[in-house]
Amino acid sequence: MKIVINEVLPSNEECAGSLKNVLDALYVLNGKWKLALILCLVQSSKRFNEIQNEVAGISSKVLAKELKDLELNDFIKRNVYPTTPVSIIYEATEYSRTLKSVIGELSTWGEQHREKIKQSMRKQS
Amino acid sequence: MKIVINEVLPSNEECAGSLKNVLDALYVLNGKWKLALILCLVQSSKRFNEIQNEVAGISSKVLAKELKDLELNDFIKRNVYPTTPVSIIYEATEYSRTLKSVIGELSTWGEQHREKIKQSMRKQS
DNA sequence: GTAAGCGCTTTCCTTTAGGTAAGTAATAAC
DNA sequence: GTTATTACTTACCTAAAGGAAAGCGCTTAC
Repeated sequence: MKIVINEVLPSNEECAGSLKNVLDALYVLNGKWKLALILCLVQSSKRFNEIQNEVAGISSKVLAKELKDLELNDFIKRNVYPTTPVSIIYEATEYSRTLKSVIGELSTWGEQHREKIKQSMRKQS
Repeated sequence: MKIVINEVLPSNEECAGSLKNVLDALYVLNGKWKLALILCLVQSSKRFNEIQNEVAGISSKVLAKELKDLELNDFIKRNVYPTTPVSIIYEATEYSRTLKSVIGELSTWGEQHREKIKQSMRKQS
């Protein structure tokens, strides 16, 4: 027996289109930290150590690498101020602000998801 | 010289809150494939091989692993139909549909981002 | 002189993700 | 009996992510 579900594949291009978009977006935003770092800097410009304190759990090595990556992709800017000693302040670019809706939706969803997990833990106990 | 930026740390809880939300969301949605697979199945229920054909580049091993993971987290349901031979059809759950806005925003952004990359490639050549 | 802070870098290591290729049990078609 | 299909699993491997801890060049504070 053979079940044919999509003989003519309705709206397949549209489907493949958004699939590709999502894959492309995830390609630059991959990893555990990128979106969190962008959010952190969109809220206010910060120094290296301030970022590390705020984003709990990230190591200096990984932070340095991710900041370089984000700068290369035009999400943040590294400003060096000629104070003594120099102060280095990272700020979010205009382009990173185009991610605001993405981050907003992700934050809303993350909160709801945490609630859901808590409830399912209660049921099990 | 010392630069004091946030003496009293304004709205820091709110900031840390959404940061945590984003981190929590990324924790379940990590990896290259999860959101793409959810999108694929939200559009219509499919069989294993159909998914593998649609999501270009995923291997059967990784697909099997990701599907198990998504089922455990209640994003998809594995339906076994007693045809001969059995047909196994994966469908998106109601819960996975709560990700619709996230995926929508990500798709929109991904498309814009691809355009931006194209343009910056043109400038360089 | 000693200690501490800043913004990292370096080294070493473990974990995870992910890919390739082959295999398998069950069934059906030829 | 041979081949094909479905839905995987298994074994093996590489590359990348990520963590811990130490160090470093510079400067200021004590």
